[in-house]
Amino acid sequence: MSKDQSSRKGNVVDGIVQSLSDDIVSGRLVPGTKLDAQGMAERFGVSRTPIRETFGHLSAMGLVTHRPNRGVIVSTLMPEALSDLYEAMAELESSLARLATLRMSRDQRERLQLMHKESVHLVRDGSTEAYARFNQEFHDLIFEAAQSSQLQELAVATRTRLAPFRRAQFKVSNRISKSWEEHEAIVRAILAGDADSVGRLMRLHVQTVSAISAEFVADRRMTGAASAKGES
Amino acid sequence: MSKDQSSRKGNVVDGIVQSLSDDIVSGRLVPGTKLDAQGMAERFGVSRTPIRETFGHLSAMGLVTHRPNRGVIVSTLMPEALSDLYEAMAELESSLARLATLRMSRDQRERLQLMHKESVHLVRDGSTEAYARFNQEFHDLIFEAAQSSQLQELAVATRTRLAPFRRAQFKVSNRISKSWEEHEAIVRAILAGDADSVGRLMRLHVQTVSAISAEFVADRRMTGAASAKGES
DNA sequence: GGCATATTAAGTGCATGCAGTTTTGGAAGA
DNA sequence: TCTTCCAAAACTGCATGCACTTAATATGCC
Repeated sequence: MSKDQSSRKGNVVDGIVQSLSDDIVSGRLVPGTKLDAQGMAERFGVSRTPIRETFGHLSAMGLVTHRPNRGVIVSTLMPEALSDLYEAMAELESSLARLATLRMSRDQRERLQLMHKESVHLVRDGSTEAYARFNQEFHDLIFEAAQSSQLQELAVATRTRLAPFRRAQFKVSNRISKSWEEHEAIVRAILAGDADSVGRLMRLHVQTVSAISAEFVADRRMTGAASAKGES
Repeated sequence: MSKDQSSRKGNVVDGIVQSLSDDIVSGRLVPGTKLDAQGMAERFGVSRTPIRETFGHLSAMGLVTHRPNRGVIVSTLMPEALSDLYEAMAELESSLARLATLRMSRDQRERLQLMHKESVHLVRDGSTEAYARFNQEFHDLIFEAAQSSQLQELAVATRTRLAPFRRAQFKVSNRISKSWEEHEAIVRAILAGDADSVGRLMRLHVQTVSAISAEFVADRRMTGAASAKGES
């Protein structure tokens, strides 16, 4: 799992936080997995103290759950908690999109338009990975344009927490072209300067993703109890 | 400053986090103050290790700022960062209020109405402390009614970060009665079930508070550099 | 043979020690 | 008197040790 990085006196903890959160977000560490301090200390070649600190950070991010005297596990989410998180995401993205409509620079407007236009190719190709990457860039551009760093931070943090549970959304048949159509509507409303519509459309867009993700997760049982193994 | 609590094997760290965040939120610890691990360890009768963990939590909450190899200080906010936080707060409260309008139970509706009606007395009395307490209850009721625990968590966290900088808002002349009028409009729209209007009104309400707070902070210079002392 | 209890092993949480960095205080020079 | 530089003190960040809690395994009892 990922490389450990020595030779950098600057920040031992931050590097480990980065490494472990990558493992969780990317799915290399499955929800429910137990993380033991001892083992991590050996893996990263440090003592248990900075590992404990790392766990604190991951816990603050919501990526791991701490059980007193019983260590930490990669967070698992009950279905309601998951839809709750998605609801927050929908509202945050909606707010950011509305603000972006009002504050977007000419340059950003053009980049958005271009980016969206070119994404047609990705839809044709059908590579879920490529489209997922584009999708994040698309949303990130809107985040930037909103010029609201705190809201953006909250949105990025929430997206990070959701990452382990939505990786597979584009594998659902037709999802990519549906997603593209939703983007199309959003881009049009942005160019028209209709901020309120943009907010509404973006909320719907995220809600759609939420519904799909919930379905998927319900199937795979990635949420409840400690089902870290039996994938069936 | 506040009492240290011994005799509770359960959670040493959580107690200290509570105690220190209270000190910061309530203003007993002024933004810019340096917190040294050694001193805190002695004050709470523990070693530096749990204090370090405490600092991690406070830092995650945004209440303190960590400077590598140089300890932590109670967070200070540049004016733009402050208005940025308020903008996030406005959007979060707006979303929660809109959802609350759609999901509020009959009982909650009645409680809100009653609570608001009785707050007239507080406006007459003019006690800023009493009104501030009521104000928080008013907003909390709306948070609860929204039934969106993640959004609520984000809103409460953001409010906590803002607390040190907005304590004095109701001391501005006329602010209490203005606040009451804004509440009045919000309550009416909620009872009318006009969710979109509620969202708009709540956003304006928070934006108003933001403007006042910004003014106040600009006067007192509670934000920039380390001006923890000279109150003038 | 199945269930409850005791014993052992593992792991967490806090204390303490040590090395490296920052800060402070003062002395030397201009 | 003010500036610059240096040395000592203070403090942070990580390693390590120890007590206590929890989990796992074995043993006795029904």
